[in-house]
Amino acid sequence: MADEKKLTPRGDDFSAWYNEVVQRAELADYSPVRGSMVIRPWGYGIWENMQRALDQMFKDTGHENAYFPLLIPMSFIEREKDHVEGFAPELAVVTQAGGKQLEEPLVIRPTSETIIYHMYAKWVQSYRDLPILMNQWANVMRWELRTRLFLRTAEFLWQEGHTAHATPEEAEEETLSILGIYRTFMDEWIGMPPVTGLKSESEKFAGAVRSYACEALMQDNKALQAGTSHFLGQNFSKQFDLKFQSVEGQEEYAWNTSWGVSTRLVGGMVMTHGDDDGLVVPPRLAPVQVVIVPILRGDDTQAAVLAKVDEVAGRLKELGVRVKVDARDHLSPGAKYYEWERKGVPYRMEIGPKDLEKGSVALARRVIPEGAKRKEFVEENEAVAGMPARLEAFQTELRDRALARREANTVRGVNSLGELAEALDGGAGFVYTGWNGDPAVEEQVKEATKATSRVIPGPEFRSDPAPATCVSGNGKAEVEVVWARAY
RNA sequence: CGGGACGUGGCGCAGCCCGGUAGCGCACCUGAAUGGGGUUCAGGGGGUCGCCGGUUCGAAUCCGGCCGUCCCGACCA
Repeated sequence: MADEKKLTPRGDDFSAWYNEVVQRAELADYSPVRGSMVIRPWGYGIWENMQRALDQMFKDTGHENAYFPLLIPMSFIEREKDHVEGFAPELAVVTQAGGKQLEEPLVIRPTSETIIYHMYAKWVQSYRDLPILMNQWANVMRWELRTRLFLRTAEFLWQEGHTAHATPEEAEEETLSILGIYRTFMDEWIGMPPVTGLKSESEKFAGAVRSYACEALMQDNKALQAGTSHFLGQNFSKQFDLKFQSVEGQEEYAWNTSWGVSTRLVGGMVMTHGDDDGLVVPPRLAPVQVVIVPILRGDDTQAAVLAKVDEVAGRLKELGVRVKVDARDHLSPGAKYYEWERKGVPYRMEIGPKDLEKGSVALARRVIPEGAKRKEFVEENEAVAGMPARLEAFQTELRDRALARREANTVRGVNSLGELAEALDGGAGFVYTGWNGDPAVEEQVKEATKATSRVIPGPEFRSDPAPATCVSGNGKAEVEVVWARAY
């Protein structure tokens, strides 16, 4: 890496900091195609760990994986009115194949509701065929005008769940259950505790009846929509003829949900935990949780040190710890320390000749606790046996730190547009106010502050007492709403 | 898609105003010594200067067009 020893300090220019961290941690790189990125092994490893955890959570709640095709007939997209209006501007379209003009253009999926509900319609006849609880891991493409690595790229990886139910109550329950899974996942795995709730009409998914979302607060106090779960009602089932015969023998349209999280979560992780030294990867997501750096002298201690390092690595692996030994000979130990710190590896262990004599190892955590030394020397067996607990403790600490930051940057009890603007200009993240429900107020707020409504908070997040008046000063509050400047 | 800036070995930049055939730092390769926070010395490889066209004896440099990147808006997981 060039001559820069320090990253652009966060705060001066968070965007520049973000780009630098993502590239210097070797998470991703730009591809030759405008707006799309190459996810490098380190970034993909993090995504894989996210996938694995989420996939298990979906399976534990009765979902199954399936795969639907990349190309969708244009006419499918056009069938649901709001859906086509929402996605038309960002569709990539295939008009030619096999050297011929296609009779009907095919779109590269921006999301798969249409093709999936088309297929569900063929599979469902009776209420006995319901519910269908499916998920797919796939890539989708939205021709975004302004892109950023992980946060908004033309092509991105995600999971999209699509379910069909016999009753609206059951579909609604599914929607909320998934929202809960997302929240738990973001909290416990990414250490990125979100605020969850309902999206306003203007912010909801194109084609949904109701959208729920997880909104996380980044270190620059901008909100990131990190996951969404939609109650689609019968909007799609009616357009795709997804019908079933009820217990009573009636023909009825099914009730659908769809929900997704994407590689954007990797970007969220970066912006939640990264610091001036680079990336910080929470232990549960880290492809490498402990890197061992042997201290190699040009003398006869080398073989013994390397043997010890391998032995310790083997014992850590037996405990389920993901370990990497960095025995590269052409780099000094210091150079390796900086490299692994940049990539966010949670723990580093150094083993050298002195440790062999003393039966100890040196341990350094990626984020050094307040007032602690940069390295601690720990008895070897304790260091090995205690590693899983150390990793869990670090995981929890990162999460607690993020939660504390979110709360410290949340402002409640705001009663006017002036106060809202003041709070946001003063560096606030989430601002809670009352709202009369009128979309015109969202316009007003955006005009005045650049902030948008993020969610109408769920019960866990509401203020007590609830706000009485709308932030516009115009009428009483129908609901409470969370405002923020957003990605 | 509108406004602004920029495009020169892998990365960061100088050279451009005033045209003469490309340079610096880091990274990379070889060797030796070094090795507990970015090691040192010596030697070495790598660039049709974003692309296309124009002006000129001659273009990284001047002119036109296109493409791309970044920042600010509008749009979005």
